[in-house]
Amino acid sequence: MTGLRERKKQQTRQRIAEVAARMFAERGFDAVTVNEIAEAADVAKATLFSYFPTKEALALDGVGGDDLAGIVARRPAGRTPLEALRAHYRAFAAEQGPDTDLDALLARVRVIQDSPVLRDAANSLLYRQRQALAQVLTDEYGPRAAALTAAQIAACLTTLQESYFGHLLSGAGAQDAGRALARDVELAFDLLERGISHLEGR
Amino acid sequence: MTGLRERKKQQTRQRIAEVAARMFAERGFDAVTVNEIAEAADVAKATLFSYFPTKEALALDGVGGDDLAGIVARRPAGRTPLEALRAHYRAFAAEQGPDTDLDALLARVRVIQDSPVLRDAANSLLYRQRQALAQVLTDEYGPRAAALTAAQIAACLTTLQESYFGHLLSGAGAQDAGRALARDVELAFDLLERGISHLEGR
DNA sequence: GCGGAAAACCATACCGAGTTCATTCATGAA
DNA sequence: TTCATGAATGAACTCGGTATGGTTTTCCGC
Repeated sequence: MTGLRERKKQQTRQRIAEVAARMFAERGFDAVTVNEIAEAADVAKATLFSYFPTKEALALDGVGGDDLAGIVARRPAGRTPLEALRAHYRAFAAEQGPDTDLDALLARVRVIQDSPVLRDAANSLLYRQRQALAQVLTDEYGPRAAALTAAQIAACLTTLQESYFGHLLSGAGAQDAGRALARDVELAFDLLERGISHLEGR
Repeated sequence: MTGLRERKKQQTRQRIAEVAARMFAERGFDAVTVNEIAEAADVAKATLFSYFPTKEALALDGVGGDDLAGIVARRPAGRTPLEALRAHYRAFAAEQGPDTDLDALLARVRVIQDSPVLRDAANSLLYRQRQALAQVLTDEYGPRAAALTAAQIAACLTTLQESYFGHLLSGAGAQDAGRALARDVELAFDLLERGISHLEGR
């Protein structure tokens, strides 16, 4: 089924994405024009846009984010949604050792954070996740509380991510950042579970 | 001090904003080009852009949002940040009667919600508020918890706003929407204060 | 009032992102 | 080998936004 045609398409797509990623990392998102990318990847501009709907999509290619709604929906019986999420992120924080291509990931994160357009776009992705999560939580808590808790959870996770990447970008080692993340995960879920009064000792 | 020059500037600016608002309300943000606006307002495109940095700014002119950080910073002594915010929004919900030009406001909200670009831009405004709030809360809770709680609070308030305008846009009367908002405000702040476990009855 | 500086404004050309479309060309199936 | 398909092209186009250089209007010191 995977003929030459398919493979070539894959290759072209990947070549464009790689060239773009490199150029963005070197010069920043805004300083690179799609014309240049197309030229460097040796395709026509129209071809580039047949693979990626926008310049943003090119920079965000493969940026997925976690499937919050899925984690909650597929949780083991007897667990609250929050317990399932806490377990997931606890595990994630624990497995942060000498990682895969951390450099490439960081370069990409830096590119995104440095460009308002991309920051907003990434935000927009999160928005859809939040809605999906709210949908799942509706069974549990009703629509009003579900919308509110989904928003709270999404906000906390974004904050965790920001803080984690912030550590890494400011030169902290992967282990240090991992440890800080582990602490923050617990704090975040304690807050979500018990509320802000938890902080005020009463 | 308010010479002719100033007045004319004001006039021009306002004329542009009004023309734009009308056109956006009639045809939607994306379906109106800045050239059309400039033409209709009888100014050159360059003039338009000397008053408003971007097309977005034109649509969001005057959209401020609340000053969360200020509310917390200026709270009466002996109150927790959350109590201050709850009081503020409780008051806001209560004062929703037969309002000013609700129609104009709603038209604008509709325009914003209908356009992804504007939605993201509005989101971006909130982002800065969240940071300011986190700054203020740092004194109280330390930086890590402050970032998390600020994110939670901002998320809840956004959700309240969405839900409120959602009611209004789907034809609910101002009083009904106000009552629903009042209920949701209490729910939101209960959640923030006592956490999600509050919902699970334990 | 008068003359010149400053500021508002204008027309126009330009740039980059993104779209459209007629055309070319490689592929894979008959 | 032929032929339909669809990937790729290139060029022209729209629209948001910027830059430039020139023209009018307002201001202010004389």
